[in-house]
Amino acid sequence: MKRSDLPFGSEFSPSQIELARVLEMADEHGGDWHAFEDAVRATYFDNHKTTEYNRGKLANNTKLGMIAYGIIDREAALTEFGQELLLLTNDEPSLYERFAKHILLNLHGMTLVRCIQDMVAAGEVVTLTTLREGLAARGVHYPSGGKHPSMMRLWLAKAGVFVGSRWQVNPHRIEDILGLNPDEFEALADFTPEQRTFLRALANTGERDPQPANKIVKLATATYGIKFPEKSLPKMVLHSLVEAGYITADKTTTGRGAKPFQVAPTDKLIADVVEPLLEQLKGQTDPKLLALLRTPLSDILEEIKEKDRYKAGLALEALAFKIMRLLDMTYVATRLRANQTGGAEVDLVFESARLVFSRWQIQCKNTARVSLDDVAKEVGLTHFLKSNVIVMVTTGDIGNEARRYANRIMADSNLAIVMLDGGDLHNISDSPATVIRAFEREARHAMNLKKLDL
DNA sequence: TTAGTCACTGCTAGCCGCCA
DNA sequence: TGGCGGCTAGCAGTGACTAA
Repeated sequence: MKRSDLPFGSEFSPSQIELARVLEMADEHGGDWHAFEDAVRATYFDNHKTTEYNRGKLANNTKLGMIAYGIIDREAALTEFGQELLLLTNDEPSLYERFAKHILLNLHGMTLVRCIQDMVAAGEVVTLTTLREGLAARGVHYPSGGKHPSMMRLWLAKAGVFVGSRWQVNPHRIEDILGLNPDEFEALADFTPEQRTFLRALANTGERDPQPANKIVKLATATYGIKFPEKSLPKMVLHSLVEAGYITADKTTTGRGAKPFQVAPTDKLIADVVEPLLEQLKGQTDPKLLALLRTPLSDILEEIKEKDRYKAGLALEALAFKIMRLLDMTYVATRLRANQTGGAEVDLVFESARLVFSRWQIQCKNTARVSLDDVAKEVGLTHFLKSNVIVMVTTGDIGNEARRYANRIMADSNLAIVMLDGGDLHNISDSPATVIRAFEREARHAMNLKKLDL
């Protein structure tokens, strides 16, 4: 029998015991697990109308739950993490928040949350039974009929990660708890907003080779809405970043030449910014996909041509990630994976809360042509997913019928549909910052279609 | 061999949403 | 508003494993 990957939580539920109280009991009786179990039994289970044996068993299960959640050891002594929680017993919100962070990062909590979000995005009903299948597909096992996810959800709900109906996730609360806002990277804290966004835009390109500084500026301006000094970029932005060891910047002309500096990320930028960005995806995606995200876009485009459908499908998913990361969008869920479509297409959902909230559906297709049906299917999903933007990406061409249909939808509704074909992908691969040009072209096209008759 | 421990499995009361 | 059915989670049963 395979052991559960999710922690055992029977009788370790917030509706049965109080976390602060059991922490104090462990502090008092730690090292003598019999005394600890007696204390738990006397406090929570002695009034149960059952046998003495079962009362003891309930207390025993509470202890096992605390061990599984990494709070105490086999002797019921507080672990290092348990000690940390003990210091927070007078501040319940902080106590639950710290516990939730531990569950999310160390006990497959993020996998559970992402699995639920993916299932909701795919229109599946979330129950303990369907969840078991969903988690199994992500390599996380728990026994059939098991309530492990329920206990985990109850603790996460104490920190606000789950709200309202049972399986409703609050993604913004997760950001708060995990500190996922890249603005808060310690490494970037001392820089000006211009310097910070320049570094992030450069990091988002994923390129190690030198790129023209003006293209990174354009990407940063479009992505973050920050204005850069026109005449003094080196003085106001680049020199400080070079001094801090985050970029190299080479002048390409002598004298008073007007060509832009060639900038490239250093190992320090990769370690302090790029890797933490990828770390955020750990536990949410296939580890092989994470490895692909560390490679240049050109390699991913090559991988898509692989005969192995699994590899090609994974590369297709990586392509969607790469493009949306260029625009610093936040990954929400994968609605349709490549392994469900024989590597032919993937369907992901991203969000952004910059200035106004927007939700983007991105479909990547590894087929010769995007058809009207492909676009129609995505348009149909926007109502269900409450998204504002559809991004259709193909390694082939966009069909004329598909174009005409998208134009009609954009003219008649508030939806924006962005189409990127194989040629665009080639250009983006050569110079990642040119992604902005492709999106600007599509935005102007949409603006023309949506002209008001005033 | 046996008692103790661990962790999965089964049963069921009660909650909640849906529908007539 | 009440009946019904599905789902959750508390409680208990049980078998596997381990150490004495």
